Amino acid sequence: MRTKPRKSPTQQRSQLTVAALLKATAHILVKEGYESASTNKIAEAAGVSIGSLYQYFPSKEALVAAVIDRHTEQMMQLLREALAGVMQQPVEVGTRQLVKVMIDAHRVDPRLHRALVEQVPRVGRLENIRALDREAYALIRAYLEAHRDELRVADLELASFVCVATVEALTHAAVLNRPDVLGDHAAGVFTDEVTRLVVGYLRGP
Amino acid sequence: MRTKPRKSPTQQRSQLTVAALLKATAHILVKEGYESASTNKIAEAAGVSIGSLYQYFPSKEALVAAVIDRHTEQMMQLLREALAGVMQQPVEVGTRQLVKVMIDAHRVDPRLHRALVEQVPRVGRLENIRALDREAYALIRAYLEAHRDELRVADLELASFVCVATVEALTHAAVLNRPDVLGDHAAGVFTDEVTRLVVGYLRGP
Amino acid sequence: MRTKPRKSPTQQRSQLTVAALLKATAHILVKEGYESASTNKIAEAAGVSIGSLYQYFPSKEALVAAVIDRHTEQMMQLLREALAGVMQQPVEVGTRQLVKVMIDAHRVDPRLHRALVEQVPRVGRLENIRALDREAYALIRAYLEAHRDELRVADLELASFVCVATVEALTHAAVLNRPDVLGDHAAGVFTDEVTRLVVGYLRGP
Amino acid sequence: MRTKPRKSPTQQRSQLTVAALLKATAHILVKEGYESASTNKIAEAAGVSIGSLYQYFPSKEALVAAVIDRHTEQMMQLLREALAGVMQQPVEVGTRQLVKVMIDAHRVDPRLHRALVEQVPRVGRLENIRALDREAYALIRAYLEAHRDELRVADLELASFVCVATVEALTHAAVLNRPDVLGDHAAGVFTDEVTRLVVGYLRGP
DNA sequence: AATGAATGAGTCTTCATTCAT
DNA sequence: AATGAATGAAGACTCATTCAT
Repeated sequence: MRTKPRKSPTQQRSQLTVAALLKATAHILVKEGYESASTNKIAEAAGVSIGSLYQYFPSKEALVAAVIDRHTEQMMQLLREALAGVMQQPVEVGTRQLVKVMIDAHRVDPRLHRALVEQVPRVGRLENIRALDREAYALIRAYLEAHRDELRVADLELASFVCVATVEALTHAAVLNRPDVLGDHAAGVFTDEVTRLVVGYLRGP
Repeated sequence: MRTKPRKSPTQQRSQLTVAALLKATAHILVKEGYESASTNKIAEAAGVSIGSLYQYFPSKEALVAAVIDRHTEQMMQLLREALAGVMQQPVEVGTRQLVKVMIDAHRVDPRLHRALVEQVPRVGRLENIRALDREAYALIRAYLEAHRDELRVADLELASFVCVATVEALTHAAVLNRPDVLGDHAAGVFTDEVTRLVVGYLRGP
Repeated sequence: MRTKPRKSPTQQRSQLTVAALLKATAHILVKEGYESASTNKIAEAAGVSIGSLYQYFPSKEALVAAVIDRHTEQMMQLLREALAGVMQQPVEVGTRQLVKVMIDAHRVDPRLHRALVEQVPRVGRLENIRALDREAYALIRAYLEAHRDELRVADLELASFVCVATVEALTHAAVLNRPDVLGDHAAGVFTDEVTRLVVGYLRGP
Repeated sequence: MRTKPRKSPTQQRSQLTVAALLKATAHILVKEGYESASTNKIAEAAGVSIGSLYQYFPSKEALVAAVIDRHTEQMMQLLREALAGVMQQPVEVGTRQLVKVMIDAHRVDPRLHRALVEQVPRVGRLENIRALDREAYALIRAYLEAHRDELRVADLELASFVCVATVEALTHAAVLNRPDVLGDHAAGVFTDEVTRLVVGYLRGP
């Protein structure tokens, strides 16, 4: 099944249509979940005919994939920018910034993030969500490699995996299930904790 | 929508029927995914008429919920047993055992675990999967409380959250995406790493 | 795409359902044509739910294929019976009888025959209509072979082809477009003409 | 529904447009069949916008009808020319030439011919294909009338019908299903056979 | 004269669920 | 207790056609 958009909107009118569709899809995904997000409902919510929907997206999956792509792209954008500025920093400082950025990335659109992660079946073409993990892994690995001498880890690859999975899981869980630990006051504490966790691990006993 | 089993099988014949249904559901969930797991297909795979299925389960969700419950119950069983024996152990030892048990728990039926986590929509009655997290959290929190004097953490609740989320995420990711780190040789290394991560965090800098 | 019926009706109730579906399909094919014969319309005309339709036929094509099969089978039944009794007859007599039977076969359900021939796209699994030609060809060929010494044709295969195509086309055209040549009085004349045509050809100059 | 072209292209540019549309339609009819020949696809294949298509053809049927008309016109052209030259010839000679021309006519574009005959629903405005039969019938009838004294047939109208249907069916079947009987060597044999068939019939026993 | 974005009725098909047997 | 035929709402998707630009 095709997941690639069918044709790119060139005129302004069609760009509006596509934008409305993506917005409506995200909205329904958040409000009603993947299962009850039908193409007809999406088209209606977008104020667009069902025919127009299929003019730009060959399937429901393609539509959701586009939403996923846009969302992960936004998150990755933050990560990449942060990493660029962090590359030269020592591990303590760098890690802290990274953790902070990771939290920020999850705050771009937490409700959409949750909907995507929890409900979109990780099957077939729709598994692009995991692309985020993969790219994050590569970025972090490069960072650790560059700071190898500051670390006390035997297996760098394993360490990268541990770091990414850990930070991802904690920020994810915090944003979605424990918004309290991210309140104005608490956010600093939480960031500290996660940083301490990771740095302690990287620095060794 | 009803999620509770409709009636309990009392006769032996009907117990077999229910068992066959649960087995078939798990099997199809693993092999074909949630989306293409229809009640008719499940009934057929179980060698049971669709009518009988609805005699015991009032809806498709109830059926899947039963599978989830059974699976999480098995995992929790392991955790509870382990914790009973660990309660008295010092943090280093206890944590290590807990991590090990967590991995074992994820190995009970990794393919089913993945299917449930990745595909079953976390919506409505079906969110029972998270029950595991909650109970694990309670168990761990009790353990940490009992060993408070060995630790250097400010907020015990926060620490519990961090521990559970971390270990859960790492074992989960390892079992599902990195079976290599759990091979005979590597498993010990991985357990060590995770233990070091957590203990380092709990013990403080 | 599947053309084979999905499951055979065993109970009497379901046999009635299938029969009603086939009847309704044939009726709509005749009255409205293949293009506007939708499965919903057919189900409704059969007084059956759309779900039941798909319980027995996996696609619209399968339904039409079943109608075609039943129709051609009826026609072939006549042909086979006739040929059995004709095998021993000399060419004049045998040919006449065959022509007559061919006309009768086309009279089994002329309007359905027309609808099938003129509108059902000869594509994919639906080309079974031509099966009739093939089997008729085999039957005739055997007959000619058995009477080879009465004939003056060089190429028996070619002659079989010519005979089948000719008689088929003439009876077909007569039944469908010239019902007048088949009226009580005229039918004998027409049969004579066709017989004379074929016998003259087989007997040679 | 309208089948007549909407407006005639006067400028040269629009004549090219119409020509491209007809060509594309024929091509898609042959390659993909009537069912999957959509107007959008045709317009795209013709390098023309869908809007332009509807400027010249008020419906999909009108477009296909135009293709049919052009095709049958080409075939009829051959027939008319041949008949003009044949009118004076005796039956043996004339028939042979006619049969030959009939075969040639079916060879003008056999693949398009097959597509039109086998897939285009003979319904509503689209039944123009049969116009060919009608005109052929008139031509032949005139020819037979002119040579009545050479023949031994009771009913001239019936004889015309038999001749046209027979020759049409045989050439049609040969061109479409038995290209082997029309190979360089075999074509003469086939023409002989058909001629013998018809002449034997017309000349009587 | 041409474009192509937009339309929406209508198509095929699935599947959770009911109920007569 | 079990069966399986029947249901029909609802979903994904197509395509002939229109119309503003």
